[in-house]
Amino acid sequence: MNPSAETPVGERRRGLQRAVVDWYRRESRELPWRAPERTPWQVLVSEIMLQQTPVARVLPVWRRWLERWPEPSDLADASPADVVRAWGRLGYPRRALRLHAAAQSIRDEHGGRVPDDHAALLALPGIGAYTAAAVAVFAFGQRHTVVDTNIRRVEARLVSGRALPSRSLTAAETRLAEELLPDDVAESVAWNQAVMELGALVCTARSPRCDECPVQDECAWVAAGRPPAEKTPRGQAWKGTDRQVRGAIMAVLRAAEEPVPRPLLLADVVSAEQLAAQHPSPPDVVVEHLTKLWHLPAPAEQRERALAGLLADGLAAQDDGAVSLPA
DNA sequence: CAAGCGTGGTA
DNA sequence: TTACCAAGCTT
Repeated sequence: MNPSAETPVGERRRGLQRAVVDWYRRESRELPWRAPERTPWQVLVSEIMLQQTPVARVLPVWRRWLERWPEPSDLADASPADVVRAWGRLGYPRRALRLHAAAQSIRDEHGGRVPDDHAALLALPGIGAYTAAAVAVFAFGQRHTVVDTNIRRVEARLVSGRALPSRSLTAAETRLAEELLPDDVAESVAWNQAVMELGALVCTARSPRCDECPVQDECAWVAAGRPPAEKTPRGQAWKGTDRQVRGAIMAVLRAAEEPVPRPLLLADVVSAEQLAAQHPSPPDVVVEHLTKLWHLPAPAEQRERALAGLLADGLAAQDDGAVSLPA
């Protein structure tokens, strides 16, 4: 390769790569799933837990999870109820069920080892484009284009000069990420990790710390005077939604050692007292969560719908009029 | 492609 | 306090 043949674009690209990777070596967090002795299973578990969930909340659950189920086959042999309870309050508990199903697939179809093939990873339940690439890159050191929310935001600002990426992943974004990815395998791994960390620590969504950014002089968004986002992203609804009711029901089921009579789950604050008198009094922990559920301003129809959804998703099971976590 | 899916910290 | 946001996936 003749250096004089290097294009200006290629030179800039390599300058960005060096600056961001050097920054990563100085400033990155020491996270257990990045330790040299990490296993692919540990990486996979971390990636599932980190979907839409902050690092600080994942750390303690991740440690206990892998202490209890150190290999995929260990998790595969567990019951869904134990899995959902161990998931605790990480949120999106369907992720726990999918991780459980993925572990069973790994045990039954991959000899108990996390597959290192991108397509095989993608075929596992709960693993999409991002997670398949992340495991292939961070666990197996392969060269793939990783596109997560951090990388999208960094590249939107750095190259496109926009404050925030579009609502959904576009083909142009994927193409840009592919173009920026170093050709060398080891460098591509470092780049993926470094850009993601830059987005998490410096190039954050709300209050970016551009004064600490290693490529602020190269940033198109900074050069443009940091213009605000065109369309303010729509926040996720919560109050009054089925999700809120589902969450409250799941809290009851996680706390309950015994199946909970369906009428108790579906009761509201008005009818709860007389209904409770007809049933054996549950433990205080359960009552605490039941009380929160009863006090939700949710009509009976919505409570029914929320429970039906949980049953359909396999997050709850019903037997003889009583509801519990799936055995 | 947009909607739906949990939870808790932070501005 | 309300609203946004956090290493997405599935339908």
